[in-house]
Amino acid sequence: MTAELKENYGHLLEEELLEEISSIGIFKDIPENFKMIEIGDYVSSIPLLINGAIKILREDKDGNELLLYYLEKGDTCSMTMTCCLGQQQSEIRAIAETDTRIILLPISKMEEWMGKYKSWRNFVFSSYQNRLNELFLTLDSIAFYQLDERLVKYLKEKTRINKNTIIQNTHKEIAYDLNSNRVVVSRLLKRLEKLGKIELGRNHLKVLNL
DNA sequence: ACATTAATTGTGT
DNA sequence: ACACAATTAATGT
Repeated sequence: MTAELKENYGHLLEEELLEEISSIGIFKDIPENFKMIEIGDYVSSIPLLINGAIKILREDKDGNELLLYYLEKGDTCSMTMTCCLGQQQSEIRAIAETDTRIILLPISKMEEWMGKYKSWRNFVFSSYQNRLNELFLTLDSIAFYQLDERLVKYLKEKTRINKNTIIQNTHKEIAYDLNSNRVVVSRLLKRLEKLGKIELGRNHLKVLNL
């Protein structure tokens, strides 16, 4: 039994299940910015996050991206679970936000465990619950907030996820995540800088006090 | 070290 | 939204 498994899932899943996971699961290290799932892909295994973060994006018909939410350690991808069960194509794209370590589990086990382990059922359901809640937050953000507020939320979330106040992104990349365009983002960032909330640089920006 | 090129960022219309 | 200028980073010589 690996310590990293126990540390992240020990309080959620029972001992016996953890043993099974560690003997069956495949550990994988994913480099930053690696595209893990593309829209339309068929997914055949379920990832459990050990550490790092993954961003989940949706794309519209014109190819515009929109950031849905991040997965963090202790999370799993509920999209993957439905995809696997129904043999559906993925509706989302998943890209490693930071260097990330995961365990891959085969779908067959997923189903077996649903019957066998209560803690697994709970885990799956609460995972759905969590994703859904995150989605609602994002939905609210789009529906009820202006882009300037969304941008602030985005910057906050990003610094939290990366544990770093320096954001290594161009304005263009930020604009993609928010499904906006670069010029607007540049102007808003400039405004935040004048308010002393952030510091701008080329290819990066530093969050001071949001 | 310097020049060229490419990408990013700022701003006016 | 578009166009363009200014700035900076990357690359080659």
